[in-house]
Amino acid sequence: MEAAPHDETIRAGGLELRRSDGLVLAGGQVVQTSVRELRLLVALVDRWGRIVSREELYRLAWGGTLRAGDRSVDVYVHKLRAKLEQALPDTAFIHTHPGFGYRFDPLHKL
Amino acid sequence: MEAAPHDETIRAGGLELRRSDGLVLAGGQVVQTSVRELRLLVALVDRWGRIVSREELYRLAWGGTLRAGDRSVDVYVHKLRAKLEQALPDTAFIHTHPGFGYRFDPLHKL
DNA sequence: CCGACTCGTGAACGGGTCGTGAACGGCCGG
DNA sequence: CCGGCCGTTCACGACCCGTTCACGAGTCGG
Repeated sequence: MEAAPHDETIRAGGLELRRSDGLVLAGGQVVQTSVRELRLLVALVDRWGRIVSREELYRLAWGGTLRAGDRSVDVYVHKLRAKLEQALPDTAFIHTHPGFGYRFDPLHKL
Repeated sequence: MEAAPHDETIRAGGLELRRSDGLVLAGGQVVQTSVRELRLLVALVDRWGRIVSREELYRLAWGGTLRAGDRSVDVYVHKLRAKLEQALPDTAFIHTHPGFGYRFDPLHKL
């Protein structure tokens, strides 16, 4: 259940991510994502199952270094969670590891 | 629910598109389209379900490269939407993906 | 119990993108 | 010459996006 980092299309846990056309599908339906949201999602998915620090996520999805007190990553993780879990309410995609960062791994709730 | 890219006649979502004679039918009635409108529609339909950037749409339907500030694609998407959704008011054909482009996919509203 | 820290979450704001109607000129048939 | 269609461009308003702030819940150590 591991995805190769640079597959054109990633498919797992009811999620489908097409790199070339920037399209995200969850449970068969299209998930509208903004540019930032998609870049963050790609950064997380490419490190599937691993904990990724905010600093690294910011560097990958924004470019540049994360300034102290910047909550952008948190806000966008929240946006992604809202959209993904609206399409697939029974699946938790992004998990928080306090003090370390976030980890992408679709898990069935309950 | 997917259309092969180069079928002579494409039929889905109440839409019928005959390539050879450039005839467009929606909900049984003929949709009058200009040359540009048809080329844009074909470009979108050929990439059914995928997000297509303005640059690519311009290249396919106009030829040449899209100049900065050129809104032609937007205007013609608007014209197509108007004509298609006049014939089939309950179906949304062309969807906007802000920052990415447009996507053709007939979906029933609500 | 208290205080510091982390994280979730909603809201406001400014800038940019997109939708939309209209004007303009070119082309062609009548 | 005239009228209609077509393609382009402009202007204005609405909406979306990215950023930042504010507040509260939860956690942990002392």
